[in-house]
Amino acid sequence: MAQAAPLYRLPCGACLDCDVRSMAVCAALEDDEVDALERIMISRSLEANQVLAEEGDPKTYVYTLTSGMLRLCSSLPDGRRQISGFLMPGDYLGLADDDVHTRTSEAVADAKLCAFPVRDMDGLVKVYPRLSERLHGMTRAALRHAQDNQMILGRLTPVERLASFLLVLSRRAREHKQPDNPVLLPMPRADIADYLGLTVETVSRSFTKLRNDGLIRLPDAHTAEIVDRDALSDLAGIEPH
Amino acid sequence: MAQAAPLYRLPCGACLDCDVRSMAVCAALEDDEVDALERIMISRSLEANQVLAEEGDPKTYVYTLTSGMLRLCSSLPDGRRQISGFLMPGDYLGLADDDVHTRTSEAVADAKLCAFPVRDMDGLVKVYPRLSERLHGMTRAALRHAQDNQMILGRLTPVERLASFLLVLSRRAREHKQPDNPVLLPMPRADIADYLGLTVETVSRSFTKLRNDGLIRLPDAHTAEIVDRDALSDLAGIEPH
DNA sequence: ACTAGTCATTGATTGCAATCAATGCGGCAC
DNA sequence: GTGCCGCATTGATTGCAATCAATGACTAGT
Repeated sequence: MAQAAPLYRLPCGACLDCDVRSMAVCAALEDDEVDALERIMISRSLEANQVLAEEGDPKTYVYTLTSGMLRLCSSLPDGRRQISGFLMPGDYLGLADDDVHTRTSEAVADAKLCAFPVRDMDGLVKVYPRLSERLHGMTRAALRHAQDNQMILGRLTPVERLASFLLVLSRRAREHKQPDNPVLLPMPRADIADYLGLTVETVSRSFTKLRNDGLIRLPDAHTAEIVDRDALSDLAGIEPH
Repeated sequence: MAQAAPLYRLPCGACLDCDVRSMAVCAALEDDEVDALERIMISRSLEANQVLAEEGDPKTYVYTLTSGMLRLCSSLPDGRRQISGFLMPGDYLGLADDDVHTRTSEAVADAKLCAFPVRDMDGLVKVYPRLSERLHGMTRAALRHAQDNQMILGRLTPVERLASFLLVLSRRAREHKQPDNPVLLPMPRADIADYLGLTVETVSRSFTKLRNDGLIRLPDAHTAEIVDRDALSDLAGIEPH
């Protein structure tokens, strides 16, 4: 994996008309306050498959993803891998971690992020309680999400897992003000497999099953058009939060 | 399931020599501050299998468990159940929830808890920032725990899941200042199964496997003595946080 | 003491997803 | 254009955990 790209600064005032401002931590601050965030912010970009932080690395930065997609994953000594989540623009990296990163973070596709030195961020959090509240709220949401995944991994069949995955992606796209249909799948099948606790082959067969049953269409491998959302929801069994 | 037991108040000053004070939220407050917590606190007790809160109930109270054990679970329409976690004395109930409980909470064994009205708690949190920080820290820990479970559920074999389960219980007992060996298993096999995404039969067979391989002893169904902790750790593959 | 009921274990069988293997489908270098 | 490589799909087979079924240990009720 390539090393991190060199850091550079964005011109001042950029946060004010940022695409993800309303979804990200920054939403906790008023127009005249984001300036404080922007002052400690450093822009970064990643190429596809570039590693941002390794499991066990000290947490010196926290990040807001502004474009592209990241995966959070960890691996067993024998190579088995589990992806604990995908980050979409507006999402925050570092919610679960105290002083070290507990998961490896890699770019699924070319990505841009805002990096905040944790020391500076800790300082800001004390000045702006709303920032702290927002981070806490985002952590709670991430916890609910992770608990939902426990049900998905522990009790759902492969097709059910895929159905719930597609619905969650669709819903999150909507929350992130993107079209919720068709669902974009920037990640390869292997990532979906490692997220859903399956093999690539089973993921592929599950896609085919959903397509043959008329619940989705697959114009190409990275696009899933939801045809019958209700049937898909029935399959998934649980309402995504 | 029986209804909640009647509420009653503990005499003043009880928090000061509480068994779980050092593990619970309360640890964030000094001796002269816990008083504020105690003033809004209501003691409750639950019998085994009694329901504390149902999935979807409004979150009017948050709780600290002081004795016994709770399970947090959710169920699919067809009855499949997933337990997202077990609460031990000192643990906090309500970390993941905003205004409604997202999981059902039930007593595994007779339990005692401190109940705090959320409105009052929200007020205290504003007065004592350390309380808020502690809650946020506990939420982050819960998130790491839930993400570890994703790996367990998605990628580990049944014996590996059980090994990691026993190690986590052992470690948490130690953290809660209880002996870390033998491991006490107050919950029935069905709960372990629904936590690990297995069937009771497979859980039972996995116990037998670990016993026959000499990694544990089973004096009785609710006690597992760890004989070879290293081998167990190797099996589990991941270090519990 | 006897019965009924719950829970854990063990055995026999089945079924589904993992594994193994082959093919297809672009994209890219040259 | 050709060949190569990564990725997705499909097919054949295997193996493991779920399912089905029976038994045993223990508790509570009468």
